[in-house]
This record gives sequence, C-alpha cells and structure tokens, in this order.
Amino acid sequence: MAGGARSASVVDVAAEAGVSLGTVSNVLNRPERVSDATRLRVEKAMARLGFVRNESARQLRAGQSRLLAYVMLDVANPFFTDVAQGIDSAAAEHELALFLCNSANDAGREAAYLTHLSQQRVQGILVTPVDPHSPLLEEIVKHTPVVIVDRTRDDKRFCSAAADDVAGGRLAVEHLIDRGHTRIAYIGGPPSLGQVRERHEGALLACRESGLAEDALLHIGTDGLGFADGREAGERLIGIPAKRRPTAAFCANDLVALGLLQQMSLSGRTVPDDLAIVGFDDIDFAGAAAVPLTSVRQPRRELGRRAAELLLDEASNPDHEHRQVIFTPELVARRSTLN
Amino acid sequence: MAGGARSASVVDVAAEAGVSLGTVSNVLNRPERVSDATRLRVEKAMARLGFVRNESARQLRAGQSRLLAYVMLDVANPFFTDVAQGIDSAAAEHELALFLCNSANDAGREAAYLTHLSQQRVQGILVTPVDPHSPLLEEIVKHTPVVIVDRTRDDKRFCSAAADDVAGGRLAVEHLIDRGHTRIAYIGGPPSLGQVRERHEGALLACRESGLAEDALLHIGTDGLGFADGREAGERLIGIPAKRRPTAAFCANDLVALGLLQQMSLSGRTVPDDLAIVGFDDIDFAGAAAVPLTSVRQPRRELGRRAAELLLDEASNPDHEHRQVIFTPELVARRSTLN
DNA sequence: GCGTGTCAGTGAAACCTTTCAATAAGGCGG
DNA sequence: CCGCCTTATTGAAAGGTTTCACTGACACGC
Repeated sequence: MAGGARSASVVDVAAEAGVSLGTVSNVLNRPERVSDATRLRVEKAMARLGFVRNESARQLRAGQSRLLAYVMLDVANPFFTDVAQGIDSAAAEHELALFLCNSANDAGREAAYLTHLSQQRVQGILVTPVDPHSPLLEEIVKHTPVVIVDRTRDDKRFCSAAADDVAGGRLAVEHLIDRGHTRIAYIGGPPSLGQVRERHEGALLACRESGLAEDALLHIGTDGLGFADGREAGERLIGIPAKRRPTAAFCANDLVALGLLQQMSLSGRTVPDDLAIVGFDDIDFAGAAAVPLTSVRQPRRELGRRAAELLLDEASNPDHEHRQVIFTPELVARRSTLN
Repeated sequence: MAGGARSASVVDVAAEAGVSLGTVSNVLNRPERVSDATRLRVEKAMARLGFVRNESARQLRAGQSRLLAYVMLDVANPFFTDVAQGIDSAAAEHELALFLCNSANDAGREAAYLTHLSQQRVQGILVTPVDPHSPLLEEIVKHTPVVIVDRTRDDKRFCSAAADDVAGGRLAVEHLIDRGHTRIAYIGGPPSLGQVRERHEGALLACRESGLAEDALLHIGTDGLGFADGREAGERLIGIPAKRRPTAAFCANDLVALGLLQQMSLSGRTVPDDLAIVGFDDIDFAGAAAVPLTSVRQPRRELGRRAAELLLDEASNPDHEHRQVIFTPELVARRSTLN
C-alpha cells in the first residue's frame, strides 16, 4: 500500500546517496560507467527509499514503449486465445511485452481500448475488430501500426492476417451435401460480424453449386457466438416440425457447435443420426467433445504469429508495404458428421 | 504509419490555433470553461495536426492511471479467462480498463510483467502467481495494490480470493470412494504449483479418512495442466498392468481430465466403466465433453469479481485491511463417474 | 463613473527520466 | 612540472501534459 509520502524519484535517490541525479541515471542505464563504490552507494539508497522507476517519465523521454497489444473479440473463445499465443511467441522473440484487451464484441469498449493504446504510444496494435471498417481504425493507423487479425478490408490501408471464411463455409457445407444432406441449418450471429456473414456466404455458395433449392439452407440467427447461443439454437431447431427440420447444421464457430451438440444430447437426440454438426475453428475442445466435432480448421497460432510479424515489419521497416495474408482453411471430419 | 515529423503536442496545437497552451488543455479537460468559438478553433487545429494526447505525459503529471491488470497463469485455460471476465465486470463498473497478461506459468515472464506494471503506476495488479511467496510480490505490494487470485498466503500481507483446494480435492476423492473405487490415480503437475499440491493433499485426506491403504492413491505427475498433458497421462495409465491399474482418476484440472478422457476413447476404453474421471474447475466444456465430466466447481466469475473488489478497496480506502476470501467448491456429478 | 464580480484566456511550474556537453580529478609521458 | 588523456561525475535541457494563480475585459449595480 502506498505510504503517505510521494514515491521516491531519481532526485531523492541522488540526495540520499550524495551524488548527482545524472549518476543515478547512469547506475540505471549504463552501470559500467560508474565506479563500483558509487554504484553500490546508489543501489543502497534506492533500496532504502524503495525507489521504483517511473515508466511514464521514461516513455515520455523515449517517445515509445516496448509494448504490443492485442484487442480481441472474446477472451472466452479459445480460438482467440490460441491466436494470442501465436502473437505472444512472435512478440517474445523480439523482447516485446504483450497486453491483451477484451472488447467482448462491444464497439464502445473496443474504441476505448484502441484510443488508450494509441495514446500510450505502444509499438503496435493487433485487433480483431467488431467492424473492420470503423473510422477510428483509419484514424489510429495514421500514427500507430495496426494489423487486423481474422478479418480483412477491401482497401489496402492495413496489413491483415485472416483465413478465408467464404472458402471455409463452402468446405463445411460441401461436406454436408456430400454426406447426403439436403436440408441444412446455418447457425450464427450477430450478422454484424463479418465472420458470420462470410461463412454464411460460403455456405450459400456450396448449396448453389450443388444445385440445391434456394431454401435448402435455413439461417438460424443467434445473439452471439458462445456456448449458450448454441444451446438456445438447439432448442429452436428441435421446435421445427420433423419433416421440415434440417438434418444437418453448420455453426459459425465451435462454441456454438458444442452448445448445440450438448442441447441435442440433453433432449435425447443423437449426433450425427438425428443431426449432423459442423463447427468452425477446430479448437482443441472440438476433438474432445461428446461426439468429436467435424470442424473447419484455421491455423490459429500461425495466424497470430504472422499477424505479429506483419506488425513488427510495419513498426520497424521504413519500406513497409501493407499485405493481406490469407490462410486457406481445411476440413477436419470427425464423428459428428460421419455415420 | 508515423510520418517523418514529430507528432504534434499541445504546444503545436496552441500555435496553430493561435491560443495559449493552457487553453488547449482546457479544451481537453474542462471544455465548459472555453468559449464555443475558441473551442471550435482548437478542435479544428487538433484535427489538422492529427494531435494525439500523450498518455505518458498525462500520467507523469497525474501520478497514476485508470488501469488494472491481471497477470494470469495460462490464457489457454478457460478457468482463467472466466476469472478474467469476473474481474472485468467489476473493473468496468468503476470505469477502469483491464489489461490481461499471460505469464504462461513462467516465473521470468511473470516477473517482467509485474515489474513493468508497477513501474507503469497501474492502479492495481491482480495476479495468479507461479509462486505466491515470491519476494518480488512483497516488494511490489509496498507501493502498488496487489491481490492474489486463486492462491493464498499464510501471512496476511496480501488480499486474496481463492477456492479451498484442499476441500475440493477431498470432495472429488470422497465421491470416487463413495462410488466404490479403491485404486485411484491423482493426475497433475508440476508440483511447484500450489493448486496441484493442495488438491493432492485433499485427495490424500479423503483416502485416509475412509481408511484406504496408503498406496490407494497413485500420483501420476505431468509437466503442465494442459490438454496434451492429460492425453499423455492417459497413455501411461493404460500402460499399467490391469490388476494394479486405478479404476478412477482425479485430475488436477478439467483440461487434463478432458485430455485423459480423449485418450481413453482413442484407445477404445469406456468412461466411466474402464475408468471414472473427476476434473477440477468445472469449465463450460466439462459439461459438453465426450462423456460429461464430473468436476469440482469453483465460482470462477465470482472469484474474479471479489478479487477485483478487494483490489479496488485497497486502492481507494485508506483504512483498508487485507482479507482472504475463500470460496467453498462444490462437486458436480456427471456421467464420467456415474455408471 | 467607480468598485465588484464573472468569464475567457494565459503562462510558468511541476511531474520524472534520460541524454549530453562540460567539468573535475587523477595518471602518465616527456 | 606541464600538457594531455582517461575516467567518473555533474547539471541543465528536453520531453508533453495539467494545474493554478493571475491578467484583462466586460457588464452590472449604485
């Protein structure tokens, strides 16, 4: 707990040790230039006074920090924490610290974090934005390197690393159609999320190419992409009369898929016999689920790592050019679609 | 990307707008004291120059920030992200931003984060430490409020919020003994983690109280508490001759339990018939697992929220007294132990 | 017409660190 | 004994913001 007194500064330490403040700074930053005797004296003074370097003052002088930040859409989604680990490993190699910020899918929170980070002069910001076209991002990228993760923009004003969501959605639904399904549900929301829209688009594409009827794909909207949303969607699905009810579901992510799966079990249905399920992301838990989950795999750690590398290039290379790295997703078939 | 020019400061804005720097500061901090005309002029100058407030300079002046940080042991473990959400909700109510830092169970990384945060004069630090008795923590708490999460210390120099791990371990193993098991594995590691040790202790207690033989509890050590560690432990378990092989396993957390569960399926065993499994934490995925997992539930969000409240009290209340909040865990029985 | 009060705007000081040119002290060769 | 070199130390300046006591200007009431 902070005592009453103002915390000690280099000046206080200098006084205590009977040296000039320049010497104290030298002890801190270039100890080899200070004689052993004085260094010791200064160090003791620091200990006595409980001196703690003031990072704000340092940064003010230095102009910037050795800090990266990742503003993520949902900490509770293992997909994003895996991406964060990829970023982290790249950051650690460059001796940069990484701060994680959870926007929780809220544009206001995201904006607050982005503003704070840019004012803090971090080296760079990675972000999975609620809306990649937000004007705030354009504003910030003028002075702070920003890389968009798990999204892209049509213009080329940002670097980004993402998987091809349309291709992923297509893979998922092609797989279901291959397995003979002709009434398929697409489960996800909110539609404001690009991920939700594009995976849907891919799903539609697959239907069209296979010559399925327009209404073969039933869109069941959800409020979010969490566990609970999947369960709720399950209830609604069960409510549909059997002859019109889809025999397969493609979920916008694995959390929703796992929630759906759980709801199916709870209400005594069997997966994949009563309902085949495909998820998206292939998080670790997908393979460990009640019925191991077929899912569209994204290279999560790699995605984070590449994004961080783009950021570091943007931060340090004067000839930097914006690049969009697109990863191709891949279907991992498991029991939830194989009967 | 930063242009060649030094970024604009209040002085530059003042010059551009033809006012004094004090007025610019007033526009920023007390706009009501500035006439509409000048305010507009200043705001336009800011826009023209792309002025971005320098947070370091602000903090230097102010002495501290509206920032909290949580240094977590493992971002990839949903238990900790749930705790983080609890912290977040309390922080948001007080209009504080929360930064998440992942120590990844590495004392060096943890130390680097803690040092940086204290030097940054954050309002407070929450931490699930690798070692709650680290001297660095004692050092830091002298000037920055620190609350220990998911651990406690014997002395009362810190606030902390945690669940009773010994009680939890005991619950888990009592349950297994009730179900008739007499050869039980305890799976977890590394022993440097207090969580691992105390849950083990609780397990031993349960055995002793039920009059089981000394060697009824077989400790299978793991390198960490992840998915992969659980799978690996599964392989080792299977390698044990059938007559000596445990018929039940208590895992130090759910990730390990889920890994173990998966390994059992992969090698054609049935849970709970071949092996009953109890996990710890009751993360959301536990209920959705291949075989829904019996687990020891901790109130994860509540734990985070209480910890944050303790921190905020410590940061703002001069009469603050350190408190140790202990939550009592509760067993949630599911199919992985019920046959 | 004068004192008083209000309002808008001013500018110096403080926050703490780092850097760098300058100084002091000491040793050495000539 | 002097000048020169090295090494240790110094102190002022800079970095950007906020605060606060202060100045002008203006309106109002008497």
